[in-house]
Amino acid sequence: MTMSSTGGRRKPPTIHDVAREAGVSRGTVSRVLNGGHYVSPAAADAVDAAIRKTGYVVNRHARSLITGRSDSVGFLLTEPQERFFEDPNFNVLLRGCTQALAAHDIPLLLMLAGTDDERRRITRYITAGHVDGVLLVSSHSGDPVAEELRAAGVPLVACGKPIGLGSKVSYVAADDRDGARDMVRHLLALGRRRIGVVTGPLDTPGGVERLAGYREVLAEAGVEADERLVVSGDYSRASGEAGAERLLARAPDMDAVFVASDLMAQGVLTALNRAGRRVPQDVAVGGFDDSPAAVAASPELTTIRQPWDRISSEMVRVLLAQIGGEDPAAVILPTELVKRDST
Amino acid sequence: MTMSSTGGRRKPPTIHDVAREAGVSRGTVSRVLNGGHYVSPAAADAVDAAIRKTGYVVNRHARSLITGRSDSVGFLLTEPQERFFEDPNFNVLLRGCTQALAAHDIPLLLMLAGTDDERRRITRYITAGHVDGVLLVSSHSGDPVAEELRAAGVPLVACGKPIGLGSKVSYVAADDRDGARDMVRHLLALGRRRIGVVTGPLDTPGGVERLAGYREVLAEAGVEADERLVVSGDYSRASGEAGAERLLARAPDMDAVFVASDLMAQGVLTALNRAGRRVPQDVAVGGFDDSPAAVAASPELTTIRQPWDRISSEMVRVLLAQIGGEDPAAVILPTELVKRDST
DNA sequence: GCTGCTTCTGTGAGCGTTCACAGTAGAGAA
DNA sequence: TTCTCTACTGTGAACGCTCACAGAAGCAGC
Repeated sequence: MTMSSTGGRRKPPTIHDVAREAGVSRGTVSRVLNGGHYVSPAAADAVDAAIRKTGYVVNRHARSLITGRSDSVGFLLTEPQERFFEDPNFNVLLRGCTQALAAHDIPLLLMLAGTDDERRRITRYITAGHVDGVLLVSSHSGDPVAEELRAAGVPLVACGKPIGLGSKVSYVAADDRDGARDMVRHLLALGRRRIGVVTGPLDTPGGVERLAGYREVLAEAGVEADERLVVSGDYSRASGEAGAERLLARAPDMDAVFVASDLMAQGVLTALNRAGRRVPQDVAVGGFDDSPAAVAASPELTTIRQPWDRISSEMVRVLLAQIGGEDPAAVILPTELVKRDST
Repeated sequence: MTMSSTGGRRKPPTIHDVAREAGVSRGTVSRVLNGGHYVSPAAADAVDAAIRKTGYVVNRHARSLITGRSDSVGFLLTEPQERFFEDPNFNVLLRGCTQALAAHDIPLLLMLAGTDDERRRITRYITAGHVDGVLLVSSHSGDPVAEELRAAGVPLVACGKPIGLGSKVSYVAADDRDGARDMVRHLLALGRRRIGVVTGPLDTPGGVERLAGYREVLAEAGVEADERLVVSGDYSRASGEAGAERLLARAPDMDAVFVASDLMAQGVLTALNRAGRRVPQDVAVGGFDDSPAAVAASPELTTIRQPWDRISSEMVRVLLAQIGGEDPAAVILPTELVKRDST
């Protein structure tokens, strides 16, 4: 009875068993397993059959021991935990990376390092060689982990350009400035002229670039810049709410807001609603990300789509290339305006 | 210049280097590493010092090769991907499990198996022994993975009682029935008598139990049962919205709804709002989960808190015990009524 | 003295794989 | 024939660790 918890697990077949079954040597089986070069068709067939018959699966520990590679990559999140819970973007990215890696049969180790203590532990773990490379997800730039890993020579790809590390670290990012430009142009096209902005944190590339795009387009259109229309947030819903309140107090005639994230835009909607402003009639609201938060909001948000599926697949591609010995690379992907009900 | 991408990774120290440095044998170093029994204080100190000096970290592949254990566990999600994106509960659970495992220095491998194809691959991967055990997260019962893993003898802990597998599989769950009872009692205490319910899928234990709790309390209170007040959903936001519309059509005098998940409750709010019903004045709405969706909703949801932090830590505890050879176990945890603005 | 026991230490073997190398067979060219 | 080249195959030696075992040293009791 109680055996059911432990029973059923007998010794798995080894490469030896397969070799014996196929009537060839270990070496030949190994060659079949690793691409099949320099193997006669007859031998290859025999090995394939033997593998099927024995149910053989390669022991990754033994393989890793000799190759020095772990055939797994880490997905490292250095955000404090509440951001991970709150922001649906992480979910999408995680899912995308998992799938892209699955195509290469590479498992993903999720690593969360919210506190300094955890960060130390994880860094040690990674530099000990337990993963072949790291997908780094963190929006802030002061992050010491990226620099430590880079210095240790660990292949690394960041999501979003890490400020201050120059070209030594690979990254994949959406074209933040261009996306912001599209949104502000869209708001102008609707006839809005008093366009506010709730920026992201200005120590993040996304925060800086999206604000720059906003300013550029207004200047190009000859619309008077008004610093009362600029407030900054930290990508959280609460900061969006607070930002909108400040904007309304400072510029009651505001007829549109460009918000640097969908989550903040949700907060903006809450604040506008409370102030009795109708969206989009009185104030048009444009978000950024096209995260699940965009359709969860009411009204559904007009936003800038970040191509998360491509971002994740590119991150994986660049990381694997780097593990394979290539140099770091930067990839910038285009964004797209998605019109919904808030503008 | 381009060396910077590959350089910096020299051969890590082995147990041999430590032994030489400490002036002892491999065996002694290994003993220190694994608990330090039968080692003289002097030798232990020398080894500790040598480990610090050389920066030695044990090579897990080599260790796993001989012990046959991987010292890692899998977090397996067999939901279709949209549910993973949408439902914040998964996030919370994932985070909790990661942290609980981190305390044991055990990394977590995230495995997503939304399609049949992925399911096959992952099952093969797991049964090949690449993880020591699996934390299984999936709400539906028809799930073949649980049964396959159980049959293969893989230590397994499910989140929520798996229907149809009896006592052979460990699980950790919140007390769904009791939580539902609390919520319905709360609605009754507010003077509501025409209380509707949007259930979860009735092939999930949560769906069944929460509905049962609802029925029990109404019966106990002598409130007339009315099947027009009962509709079922699938835990998605959209199904909550559709459910509320059906309820309003069939029982326009409804003055409260108990919704079996916060996410569905968000949909219910949307539908009520569109129908011009004020919440909570006209219709009180009670959710379930106390997920981030509860505070994201407006008005913020009164709900039943599932103790996610305890659920995840218990799942990890039970799994590790089972890996250590103990028998499967079931853990039921209490819930708690959280009052907010929707009732 | 010898025997037995406990505590500690070193050594050889082996986990399952890949890699480098040596070697075989057959074809084609001189 | 002999030599060279290509296509393929087998074998021993690692990889870094743990485990089982054999021994050494110290101490007690006879």
